[in-house]
Amino acid sequence: MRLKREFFIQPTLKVAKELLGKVLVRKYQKKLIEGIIIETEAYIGPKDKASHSYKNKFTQRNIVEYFLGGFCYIYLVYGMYWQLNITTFLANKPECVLIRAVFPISEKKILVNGPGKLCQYFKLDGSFFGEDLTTSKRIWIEDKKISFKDSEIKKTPRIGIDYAGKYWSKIKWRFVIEKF
DNA sequence: TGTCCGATATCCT
DNA sequence: GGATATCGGACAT
Repeated sequence: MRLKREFFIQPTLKVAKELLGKVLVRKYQKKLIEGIIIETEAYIGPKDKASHSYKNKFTQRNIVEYFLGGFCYIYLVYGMYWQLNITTFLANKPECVLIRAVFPISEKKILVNGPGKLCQYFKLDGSFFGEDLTTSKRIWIEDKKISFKDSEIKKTPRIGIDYAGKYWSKIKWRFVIEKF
């Protein structure tokens, strides 16, 4: 059920698309918080100007991007919001997928439609930096065989990266399922 | 040590 | 559509 390393070490665009419909699971105070992933974005350094690893930039913050696929890259933006990313592909390929939204399984009334809200909903913070999704006891991703058609995946430009210039801010590396 | 600014959310018009 | 709160990290000094 839990996704294994093989899933995450595939090319990043493939992982970003295939994460849609998978279930993010968080164990918090002996309870499970679960949500169907419905929105992702791919960040493919070093060529991608919108990526933190553009031109192989390597800092304390983004070091985990250089890991193998399947680890959490989590960081704070705007001084108040955490963002959950999953590393992908091979070691020394600084690529990742930003998890932007889920459809909550447990509490369907709540809208989890943004990376900041998502981290609040799943109780995620900096302590998850570098967490291994294939072995962690408090966060992982499951394949519950939720199916949808390829044509139901909408592709759009990524959000909030106008600084990356005309080409990279417009490339359609954001993937959304709208059926949920 | 200081300055700049963001992979957002929310409220406003 | 636009403004802005808010603060740690990146990088220059």
